Amino acid sequence: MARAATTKQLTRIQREKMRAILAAALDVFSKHGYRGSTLDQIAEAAGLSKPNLLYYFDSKEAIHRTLLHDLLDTWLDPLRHIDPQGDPVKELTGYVVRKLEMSRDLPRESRLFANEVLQGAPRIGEEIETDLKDLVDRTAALIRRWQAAGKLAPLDPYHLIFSIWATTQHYADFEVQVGGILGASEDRHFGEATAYLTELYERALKP
Amino acid sequence: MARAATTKQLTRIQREKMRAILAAALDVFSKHGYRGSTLDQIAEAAGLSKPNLLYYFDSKEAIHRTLLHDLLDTWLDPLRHIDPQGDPVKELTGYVVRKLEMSRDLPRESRLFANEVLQGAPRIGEEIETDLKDLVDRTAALIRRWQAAGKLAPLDPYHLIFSIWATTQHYADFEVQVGGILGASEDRHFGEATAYLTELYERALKP
DNA sequence: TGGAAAACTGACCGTTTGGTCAAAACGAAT
DNA sequence: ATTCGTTTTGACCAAACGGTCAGTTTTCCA
Repeated sequence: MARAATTKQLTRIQREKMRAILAAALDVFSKHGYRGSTLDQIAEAAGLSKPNLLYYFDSKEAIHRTLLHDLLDTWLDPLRHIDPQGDPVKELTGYVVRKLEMSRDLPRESRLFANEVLQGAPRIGEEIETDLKDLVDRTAALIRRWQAAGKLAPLDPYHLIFSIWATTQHYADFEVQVGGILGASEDRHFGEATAYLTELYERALKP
Repeated sequence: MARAATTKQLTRIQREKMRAILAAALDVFSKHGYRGSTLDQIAEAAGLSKPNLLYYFDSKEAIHRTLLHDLLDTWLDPLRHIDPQGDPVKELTGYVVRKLEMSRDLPRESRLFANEVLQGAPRIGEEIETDLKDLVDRTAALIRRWQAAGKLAPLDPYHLIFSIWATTQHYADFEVQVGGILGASEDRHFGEATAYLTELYERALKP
């Protein structure tokens, strides 16, 4: 049995197939949402039969859970790269740019999270209220210190972080709307968005 | 037959039941997404039997389509209320506040749209590329005029509009995440958000 | 108050879906 | 070549789903 691979060593085939399944599942889940995706779709995208897929994962939900869990780290990484020693405005606009790059390079991941949170985060709510909250609390404290030192405009740190998330992830999550209005090529959007958001936050954050 | 109520006059019962169905459907669809919602759920929430529900709407998709279509007007209304004669910064921050109020008062509507756009807007994509695009184009032109008159910082008008959408709708669409991090009562969030976003855009928009 | 239109219902149907299972095919080491 | 654990599969299942239909009940108004 390959399923309950909690502590066991994985075989080569298991590693390969599980990676293929998760890659396929990311594609399908991000496109259709959890409920809108079927095991048959995922199995076909992964090049496996449905029973074979269920040999590697116990259930549809297990695949989804694994995806979300594995992705959370990657997703929060840019937040950890803010340097307390750096220039506050530069650090924060740098964070904006990095988040924007993630929307460009990992739009499926963004939409997977967006879908989950929209539905009330039934499968990852707990990790949001622990891991994510801790990291945000620490970053907010850092921003407050910067503000106390007069190096940053006195804007609410939490809502500042929210607005950075919102503005950057918007380009992945609402891509069809952005594309429908701007019309032009996707690459162009991200270039413009980087210039706009950098300018926006520079103007607002300068003390 | 009540179904193809294109031009016909509706009876009292038809008006009442259709309204009840759409209200129930908004509740269910916004909570579980299109694919995650079932006719049984909607029927029960509306206090009707499933066949009775299908007496008023041809199909599940017809209900969803009607909801989205009816809502689009309400949703775009704040954009139409920007006054070309008013003070540019005041008009735009006023728009922000009104959009934020909509996130507070109509979160289900916000999530319904977010869900639809996330899935690629399969059922309302066309209206986005016509009605919505026209309105945004006109508003962008107005912003450009304001900027040419030196009354507004020279930020890309389209991305400015996107960022206002993103930051305001975030509080409805990602409510569980915001709540999970801020913890406190929902009312408080909106008060803080209004103060933060007003300040953010005032700082950024002043010429 | 009678009758026609409108509103409503239970029983039913074909399809899709997540998941199971016994058995077969495969692979690597002896 | 045999063995034993791993991997794969076709056939199958029960539940859930969107939707239909024939027939009953309710509503409205002449």
